[in-house]
Amino acid sequence: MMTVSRALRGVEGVSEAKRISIQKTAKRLNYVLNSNARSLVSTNSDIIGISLPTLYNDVFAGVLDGMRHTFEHAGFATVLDTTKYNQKVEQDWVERILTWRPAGMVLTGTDHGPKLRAALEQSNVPTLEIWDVTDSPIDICVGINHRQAGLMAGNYARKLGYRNPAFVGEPRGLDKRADKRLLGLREAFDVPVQAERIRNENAYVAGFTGMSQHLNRNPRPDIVFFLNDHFALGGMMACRAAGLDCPRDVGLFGFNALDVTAVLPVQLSTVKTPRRLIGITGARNLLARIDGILPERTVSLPVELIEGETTRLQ
Amino acid sequence: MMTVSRALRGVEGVSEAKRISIQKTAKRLNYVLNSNARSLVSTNSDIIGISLPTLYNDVFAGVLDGMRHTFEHAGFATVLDTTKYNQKVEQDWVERILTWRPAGMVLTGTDHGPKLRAALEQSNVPTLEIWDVTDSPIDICVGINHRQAGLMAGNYARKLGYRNPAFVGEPRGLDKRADKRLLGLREAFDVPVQAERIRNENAYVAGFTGMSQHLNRNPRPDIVFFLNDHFALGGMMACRAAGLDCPRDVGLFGFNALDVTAVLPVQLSTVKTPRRLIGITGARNLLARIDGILPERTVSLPVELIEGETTRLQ
DNA sequence: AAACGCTATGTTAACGATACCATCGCAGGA
DNA sequence: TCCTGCGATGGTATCGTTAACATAGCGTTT
Repeated sequence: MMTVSRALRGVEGVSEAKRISIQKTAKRLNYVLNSNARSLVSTNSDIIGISLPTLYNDVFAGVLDGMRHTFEHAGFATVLDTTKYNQKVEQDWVERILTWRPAGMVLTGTDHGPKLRAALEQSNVPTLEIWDVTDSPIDICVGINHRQAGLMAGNYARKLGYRNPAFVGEPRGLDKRADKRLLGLREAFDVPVQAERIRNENAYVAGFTGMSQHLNRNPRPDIVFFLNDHFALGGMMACRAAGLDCPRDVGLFGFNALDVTAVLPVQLSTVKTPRRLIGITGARNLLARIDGILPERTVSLPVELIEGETTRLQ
Repeated sequence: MMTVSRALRGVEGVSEAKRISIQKTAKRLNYVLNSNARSLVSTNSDIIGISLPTLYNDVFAGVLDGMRHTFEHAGFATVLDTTKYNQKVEQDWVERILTWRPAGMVLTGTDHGPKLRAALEQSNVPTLEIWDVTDSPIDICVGINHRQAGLMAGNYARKLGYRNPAFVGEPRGLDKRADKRLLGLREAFDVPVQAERIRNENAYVAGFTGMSQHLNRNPRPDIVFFLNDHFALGGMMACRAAGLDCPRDVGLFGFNALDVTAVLPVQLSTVKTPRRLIGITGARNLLARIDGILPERTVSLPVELIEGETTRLQ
C-alpha cells in the first residue's frame, strides 16, 4: 500500500521499475485516488472557496478568471458561490464550505454578516477579501478604493464645468461598493447629487429607466454618473430615445471600462478598473498566505480615468 | 460519539433535551463537522462539478445561475471549471474532480476529449451534458438543437427575400455549437453563406471587425448573421460607422436575445434561447438521476424567433 | 413479579490514504 | 566473513464520521 501511495504521488523512495509497473496497473484497473481520504488524514483539502455577488456582471467574471487562472496553476480547485448581494446566503455558504477544510477562502467586498468574520478567524483558514479594500480585513485584501474612484470621477467632471450632477444605481445597501463611489462623488461636488435607484435584473434597462427619470426632472442634470458601463449604455440609449444629444445636451459617465465600450459610436467616459489584475494579485497573495508567508494585508490597486467623448462640454 | 453524530445531523433517536445540550456544546467549542470524513465513509460527496467554456458570456452565466439555484436548494455545492473551449483542460479537470467522488457532473456541449467519455462511464457518476443535444449522450443531456436554430433563422430570412447571406463568428472548431448553427443556416439557403471568422477576446470588437470585412466585399451581403447578440451589436456599430443604415442597406441577425438587446434603438432580430430553463431542467434531471430515477436521456427545448426591426426589408 | 417492547445511548469496525517506524536485501569496507 | 549503511519495501495506527449492532433503562402487559 505504501509503495503504491508513494508511486502514484511521485514521492521519493520508489524504484523506477516498480513505479512504472504500479502506474500501469493503476491505469488498467481504472484506479481513481480518493481525495476525501487524503484530506481527512492531512486535515486540509486543495479546495479554495470563492464567493461572488453575481456572474451576470463582466466585472466578477474578470476577477474570477484572473483568480482561477492562478489557483488552477498552483493545483487548487475552486468552489463557487453567488450571493446575489445577500449576506445571509454568503454566511451560510461559508459555514458549509468550512466543513470541507478548504485551503483558502475568497470573499467579495469587506462588508459581511455578523458571524462570518468570527467563523473564519476561528477556522484559521487563510481568507482573501477582494474588489474593495479596508484597513482591517479579516485576513488579507486586494482591491480598489471605491470612494476615491468616485471622487476622481467627480473632481474631473466638476473641473470640466459640470454643475448639476446626478447618479443612477441600485437601491442603497445592495452594492456596497457602488454606495462608496457615490459617496466619493458627493465629496467632489458642493451641490447635491440626485440619485435614481433602480432595481432591475437587466442592467441596461435599469440604466435606461434611471436616465429617463432624470431627464424628466427640472432642471435637467448636466451630467449623469452610472453604476457601471452597462447602466451607462442604457442611459445613452434613453438619451437618444428622448431626442437629446450626448454630450451636447447632457454628459454621461460610466464605470469599469467594460468590453462594450470599445464599439460605441461616442466613446464613453469611464473609470478603468484592473479586474484581472485584482484577481491575479489576490490569488497570488492568498497562495503566499497559504504557504505561510504573510503578504501585505491590504493592497489597493490604481484605477485609470478614461476621458471619453461623453463629457466634452462645448 | 454516535449520539453527537445523530444529534448534529438531525437524525431520529436522540432525546430532545440531549440534542439541545449537544448543539449548545458544539457551538461553544466552535465545533465544525468534517465533510471529508463523511464523504470517505459514504463513498460520495455532495459536490457537483460544472464545466463551462467561459463566464464572459452571459449565456453561460444564465445557464449556471439556473443550475446553481436548483442544486443549492437540494443541498449540493458546485465546483466550477472554465475550459476556454479547450478539450484537454476539460478532461484534466474532470479527472481531478472525480477523485472527490462527486455526486454528479455537468459538462457543456456534446463534443469532448477522447478519454473523457470512458472515464465518466467508468466512474458511474451521473453526468449531464448541457446547452447542446445529441441522441447518444454520455448519460443525460438537456439543451437546444443548434442546427435547427440556424435553419430557422435562415429560413425566416430567405422567406423575407434576403438573397446574399453572410456570417460572423469565431474560428471553426472553437465553438462547436456556433458551427452547427452555421450549418443549419447554410441548409436554408441555396447560395453560399460567406463566413468571416474573427478571434478576439472582446466579442463586440470581433463583431465590429467581421462586419467591416463583409462591408468591404463586392457584392455586399444583404443580411449578416452573428455568433451572438454581442457580435451583432458590434456589427451594428460597424454598419453605422460605415454610414450605412440598418435595415435599409443591410439586415442583421443575432443569437440568444441577451440583455443588451432590450435597449437598442433598432430592435435586433435574434433567436431567444431558454438559458435559465435549460439550467433548471438540466439540474432537475440530474438530481433525479442521482436519486436513481432515470429521466429522459435527451431533452431538446424550443427556441423562439424574435422578428426585430433589423430584418425589415423595405 | 416476570417477560416483553420500546426508546435512548454506547461500542466496534470500516471507509482510503498517509506518517511513522520496521525490516529486508545488497554493496562496500574492515 | 562479518558488519555497516543505504535505498527499497512493508506493517500499523491514525484521521473523523457513520452503519450496524449491543445494551441499558423504563413503562406495560399478563
